[in-house]
Amino acid sequence: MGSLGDELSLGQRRHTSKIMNVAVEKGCKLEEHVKKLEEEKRKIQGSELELPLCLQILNDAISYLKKETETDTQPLLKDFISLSKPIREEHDEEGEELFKEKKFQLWRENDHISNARFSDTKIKNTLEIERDEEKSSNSLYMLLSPGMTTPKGRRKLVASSFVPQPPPYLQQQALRKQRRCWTPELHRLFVDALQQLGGPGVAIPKQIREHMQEESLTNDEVKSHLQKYRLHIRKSDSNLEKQSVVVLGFNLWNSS
DNA sequence: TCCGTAATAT
DNA sequence: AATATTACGG
Repeated sequence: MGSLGDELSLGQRRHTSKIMNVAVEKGCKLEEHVKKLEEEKRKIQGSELELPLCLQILNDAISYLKKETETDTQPLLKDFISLSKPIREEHDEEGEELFKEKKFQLWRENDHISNARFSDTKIKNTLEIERDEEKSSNSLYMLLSPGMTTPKGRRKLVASSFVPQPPPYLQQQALRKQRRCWTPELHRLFVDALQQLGGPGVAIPKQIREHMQEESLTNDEVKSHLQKYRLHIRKSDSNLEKQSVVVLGFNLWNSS
């Protein structure tokens, strides 16, 4: 596959992700987004040949955000987002449009209300479906500009109307799960569960979660916490070992 | 599907 | 640097 992705250098990717971070930094107003992006654009201005994709992404993002700024988006959005429409499970053409609308709405919400949790399970499902879709194709396709086909060649990524649509990589950012905060209390429950279940080496995420009785907690979160916890244990173990080796060496030397 | 681990992101 | 999330393979 001689796709664009294959030719994208590591450096370029780094720069791209930096741009994306700048673009979606939380709590910023649209105007500030634009400013930041334009500043970023200035930085790479001299290296257009090496960073053509970056430039393209920047231009896309800037023009999108500018559109957002200059349009009074309220009435447009009201038409664009229809909460009353049912969400379909099938991935037919119309269904996909609905998913896009949902996601767009989330993206906006996230922009305005930072750290808002997605409580609506329908929305959650929608996100998961979307995520699965993305997972199944080359993740780079999200960086491609409108009009380019996906690796699967399934559909073209063209905004269906003049209504501003967030660039795909901004959508992706909004999708990221909110960070789980492990409060001391939560951690205590976790440790208790571990002990009941036979220690950190034996206990299994699902059982731990069930034992903790914390609905809201997911298997993945427990799994992740467990991984970290096991690492801590290994580290302190190896430290103890080192210490005892030192002591042993000292005793040996002392006795001779 | 679930788990463990590695790679990434914050 | 620590800690959380995501990707990936078994």
